[in-house]
Amino acid sequence: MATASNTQRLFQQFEPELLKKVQQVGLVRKFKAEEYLMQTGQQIRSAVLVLDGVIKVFREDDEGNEVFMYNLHPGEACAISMTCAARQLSSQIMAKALVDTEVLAIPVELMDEWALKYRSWYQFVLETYRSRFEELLDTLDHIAFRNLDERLLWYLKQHQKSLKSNFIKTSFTDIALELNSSREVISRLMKKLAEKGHVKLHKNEVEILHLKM
Amino acid sequence: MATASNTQRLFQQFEPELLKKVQQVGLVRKFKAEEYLMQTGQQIRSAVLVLDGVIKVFREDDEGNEVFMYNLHPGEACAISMTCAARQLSSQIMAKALVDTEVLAIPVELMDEWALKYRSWYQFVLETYRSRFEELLDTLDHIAFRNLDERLLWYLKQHQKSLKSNFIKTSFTDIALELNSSREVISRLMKKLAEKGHVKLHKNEVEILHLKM
DNA sequence: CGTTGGGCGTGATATGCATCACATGGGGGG
DNA sequence: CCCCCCATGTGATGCATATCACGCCCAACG
Repeated sequence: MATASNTQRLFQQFEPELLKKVQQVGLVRKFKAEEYLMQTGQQIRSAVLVLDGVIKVFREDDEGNEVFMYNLHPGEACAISMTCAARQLSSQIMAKALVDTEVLAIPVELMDEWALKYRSWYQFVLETYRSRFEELLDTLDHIAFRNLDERLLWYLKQHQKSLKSNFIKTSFTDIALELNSSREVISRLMKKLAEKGHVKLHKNEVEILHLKM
Repeated sequence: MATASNTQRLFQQFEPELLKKVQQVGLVRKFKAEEYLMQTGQQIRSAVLVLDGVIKVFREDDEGNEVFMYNLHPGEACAISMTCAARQLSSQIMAKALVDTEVLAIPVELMDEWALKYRSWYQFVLETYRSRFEELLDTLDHIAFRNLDERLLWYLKQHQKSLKSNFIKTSFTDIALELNSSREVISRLMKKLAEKGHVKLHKNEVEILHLKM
């Protein structure tokens, strides 16, 4: 992948001078699918901009239960990395590449400098927070108010959108883990969805036919 | 209340020049207990800094169910107001004064200007986001992982801390609404807490004796 | 080629909580 | 002073989901 032109395309809103600097100082890091970018307790040293792929950001408790927070896509940035980096704090979250992924790491020192210098950077940081916050609220809504069948539909829609594909290669066990449920329950709900014609079940894979809102 | 000296005490980290400006342009607004500062769908025109009192920030769905997000205290700011103001968007949340409350409203135009000019303002905005984000994650954890009895304890602890008082004057009906439960269930759980000696129940009031973590 | 393990389907049962139905008791207004 | 409203207590019942127990299928691998 031609990272330079890619960066330019993804971050058009940056002033030319800022864009140039981003390309100069940003460290490109690649991650394989399933690889962890960040784990609970780990120190964060740089802000992360996504160039390619999808990153799942989630939270895990002591017993290994997880809560999905949101996915990050090209052109987006990790809000957590920004604040934690800025204050040298450790993160309380996990981040994992869903597919092969490429990110740009911006050293923390520059973040502050840029914020004071480039309006577009400051706007970008704010916008990053705003969107992550909204996404987190959306997640909260679903967990608080929706039943598992609706949350499963939501899960499928998220993945369809993030992966830009109607085929989701995940075991029911993993889906259950992500929704804080159990395999058996997901199995039964999936069967219902299949009966209603929303999905088609394959071995180790769910095909999304049409998910009405 | 002497607002000027109060502002100074609460926002010591601001550069003197910034502090002066904040005092000059900030509009002091007072709210009575139970009054709403912000409602879903309402347009936000200014960033809100809390001077005195406690503000409950929460989300409400179509059917009137609510999810508690976090409380705001003196010296803190509403992250939502900052981003929404900056982008002229409407909020998706509700904010309500728990007690008589005083806030400082900063016109949106100045936010951007200050961010480029004062390092301490930028830091403050970032820190505001970081803390709200963490609090929201904590809430998410509780809703996702904890049973109602633990969430009730958490609710009591939050109020104890926010109100700096061991007496919570709220009906079980209201507590139930906030925890997305029902009066009857709260009633039974409270009885258990009382039996264990954690609380003492009075008419229209809960006295917190000791809440062990 | 048999064994093993992982992913899945399905019934039975348990549990946490919501909901319904109704009782009690106190406080304020007519 | 009586009545009624409101906060609360409590049993019965129902629903969504978790958990347990078991069996099936298929693929990998010795």
